[in-house]
Amino acid sequence: MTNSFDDIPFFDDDGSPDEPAPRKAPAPAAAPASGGGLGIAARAMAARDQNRTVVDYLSGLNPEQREAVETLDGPVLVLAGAGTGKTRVLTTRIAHILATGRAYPSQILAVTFTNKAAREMKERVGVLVGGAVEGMPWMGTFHSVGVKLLRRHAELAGLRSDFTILDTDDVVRLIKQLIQAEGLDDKRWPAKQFAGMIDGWKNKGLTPPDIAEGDARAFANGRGRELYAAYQARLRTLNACDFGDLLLHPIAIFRKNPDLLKEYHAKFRYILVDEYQDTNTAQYMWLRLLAQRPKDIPQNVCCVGDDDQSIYGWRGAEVDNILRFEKDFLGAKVIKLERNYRSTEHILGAAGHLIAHNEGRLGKTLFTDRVDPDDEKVQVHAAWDSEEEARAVGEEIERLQRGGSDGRKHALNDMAILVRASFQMREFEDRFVTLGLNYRVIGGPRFYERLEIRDAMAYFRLVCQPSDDLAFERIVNTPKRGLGDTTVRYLHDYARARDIPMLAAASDIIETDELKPKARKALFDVIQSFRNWQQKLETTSHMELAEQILEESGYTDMWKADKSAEGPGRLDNLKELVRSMEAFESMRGFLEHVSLVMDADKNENLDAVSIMTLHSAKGLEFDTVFLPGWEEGLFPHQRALDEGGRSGLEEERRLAYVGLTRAKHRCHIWFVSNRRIHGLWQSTMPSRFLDELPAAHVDVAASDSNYGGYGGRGGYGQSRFDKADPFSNTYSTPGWKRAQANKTDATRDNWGTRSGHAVERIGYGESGPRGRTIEGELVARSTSETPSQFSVGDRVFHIKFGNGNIASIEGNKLTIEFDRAGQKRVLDGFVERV
DNA sequence: CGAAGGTCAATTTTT
DNA sequence: TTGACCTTCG
Repeated sequence: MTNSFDDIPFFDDDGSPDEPAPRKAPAPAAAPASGGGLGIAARAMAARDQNRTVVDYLSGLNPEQREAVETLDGPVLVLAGAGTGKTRVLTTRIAHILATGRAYPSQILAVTFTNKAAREMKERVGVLVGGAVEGMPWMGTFHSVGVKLLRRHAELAGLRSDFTILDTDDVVRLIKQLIQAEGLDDKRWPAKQFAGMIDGWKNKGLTPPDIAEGDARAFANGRGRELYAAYQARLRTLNACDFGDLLLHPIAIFRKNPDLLKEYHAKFRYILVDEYQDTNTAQYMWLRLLAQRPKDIPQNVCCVGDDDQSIYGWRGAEVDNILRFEKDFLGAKVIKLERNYRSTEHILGAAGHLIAHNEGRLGKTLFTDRVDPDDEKVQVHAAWDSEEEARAVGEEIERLQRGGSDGRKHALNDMAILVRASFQMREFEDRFVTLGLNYRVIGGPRFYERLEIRDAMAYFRLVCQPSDDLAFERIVNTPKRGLGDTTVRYLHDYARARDIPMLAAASDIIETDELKPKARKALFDVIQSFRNWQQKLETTSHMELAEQILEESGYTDMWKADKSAEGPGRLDNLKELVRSMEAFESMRGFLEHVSLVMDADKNENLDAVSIMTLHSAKGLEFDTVFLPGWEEGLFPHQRALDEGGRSGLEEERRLAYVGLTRAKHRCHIWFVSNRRIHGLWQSTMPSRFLDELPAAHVDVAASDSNYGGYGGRGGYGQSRFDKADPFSNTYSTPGWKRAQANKTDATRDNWGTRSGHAVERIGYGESGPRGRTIEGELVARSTSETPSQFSVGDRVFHIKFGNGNIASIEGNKLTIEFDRAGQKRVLDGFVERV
């Protein structure tokens, strides 16, 4: 550990933006490149002190990385391919800035997208510079930095600095109210959809007057713009912000207050941006305001990213931002990191060849020095259907676990299954449950999004922030207090009419006889409780108070009385919530944290296979990666193709690239010939991406099953992965029999553990993966075709289910009573008369 | 208020 | 086919 960083001056940054004047000259000869007009003795001493450090943190960097770290003056774009040491460059660069005394910790603005990335950066900088990282208040996500700016200058945006941050759920409920208030049908105009539109506009940096006429008219009978404006007005009265505002308000503030912006120009001596290819327009505008400076202030901005890993276009990310960097920041130095430290030559070769099919790239080719004849090529496997796919993947995992071809036993933690869409996960989960194989799903319900956590948080919010009407409405009748819709609506209208918060309105109303005695009493009790808690805010510790609130409100009792299976888990979660407050000084501090940071921790002690989407795999790496579902329509996804056209396809291809480059040593790709889509079995074609892989680095694995192969549908889209074996009988194979046998006991267990077999869920969404599938072109096509050539009672053969009789016909969909498989619904194209 | 039944839609997800 | 969400009835 180095000591040299202990001397870095530390300035508390919570005051005004005024900083001690930055040091005019860089500190003595720290970086080999930068001299300085200092005395020889001073230089020598500094060099002596610094050398140790320099060696410590610069050694081990390759020349490009080192250049990216040491080029401190002027704009720098680091194009960092997958596994090229991007984070290392970023963190070392920060360390270097500090070590050379170019800036105080508080003068470095370092932004990331996710909290996870921010946390990781903090940790790693911490390792390099020790405690100095504590003085880096401007290291965080775009949003957390946005909050910080906005809390300081809230009044310039018409807010108080104690504004609340609403999450998606709150936003939707609020919009729903607005839609109803406008007298619109909230079914015809779903609040969720409008929330999505607003989000999209905000991603583009558009305020109500800015949105295109067409967009403005597309919702709410042409009143989209008014609705958006009404929403913003409502946020202001609520003293609240949504996520988009955390960027848009600062942008507006900077534009309106050039002097203030100038202070920040002077303040942030160095700006660093991670994952630049993921920035959306609003973030881009925000960044440009801060980073593009008048000539007299240096533009020390460093963006790190990889255009080949831009997979969030659908969410507003503009790859263009990274492609345009050199134009935005004239004189920018572009440094490419192409030396890969993660993967084998085969994996890199496969990934590189694939991604080369994209146009409009900045163009990087990853390479590695490691050449090991034992490294296996990327394996492509065919399976008959998704069940078979899951079975085979499970077998391969068990094989590796027992000891792979190299005889080494592999940990489940080193393996991951990366799917295109979350519905694919289910098949693997089912299979692993029957095998008793531990797995963890990344992307399950997030802690903070759970019902009970949101309820509890609403109580805390309302205590801290009595004008939080959304919180009020959420919990006023939770647990049930006999304050139903009628009462709440009345309170709402009363509050709106007088422009006061609902809690205050409630206080007024209980003084009157407007409510029925029962409701009045109930409301009175609620208000008394809140008054009580608010007083205790100053006197009681926040954890103690939190417990009291949950007890006295009857909220914990509500779950104790709940006899469903979920009750105990929810109580545990509530305990966990209170426990997690320990790390914070106050309830307010805690609320701030939760509104922005929402991760669940994964249990590192558990050895388990990870199952996640390709999107959530970005930034991770695994020894062995399984990539199932490489079929046309699923991957590339039909919808991406329909909606995104050429660029949609390219984004899908980047997703494939991300998937491949997650693998360190082994990568297994799968495709199936039949997949169940909306309950119907459909024949599928191998993904075009398979054809884009280079033969030199890929093995088409002799399928471990006899019946892997593509039952093609005519001459269209022939691929070298097509196999002329579409009609092999599957019923006699052991795999089929086992799959059938397993069907009965492979029940699904969303939450967890069954018979000594651990399952973990980490991530988003209240209810796990939804059963989504592709709206296949094939379905659409055959639907509009001529009526079925079959009639009820016909004896038919189906490739998967065997013989059966047609029970009923709906267009091209047949319901067939199969002899062995029972009743199934299938498309008529897949059966033939016998 | 809670259970039951009908309807609609069905990539990817962070803050 | 599954599931989420909403309306309706007891």
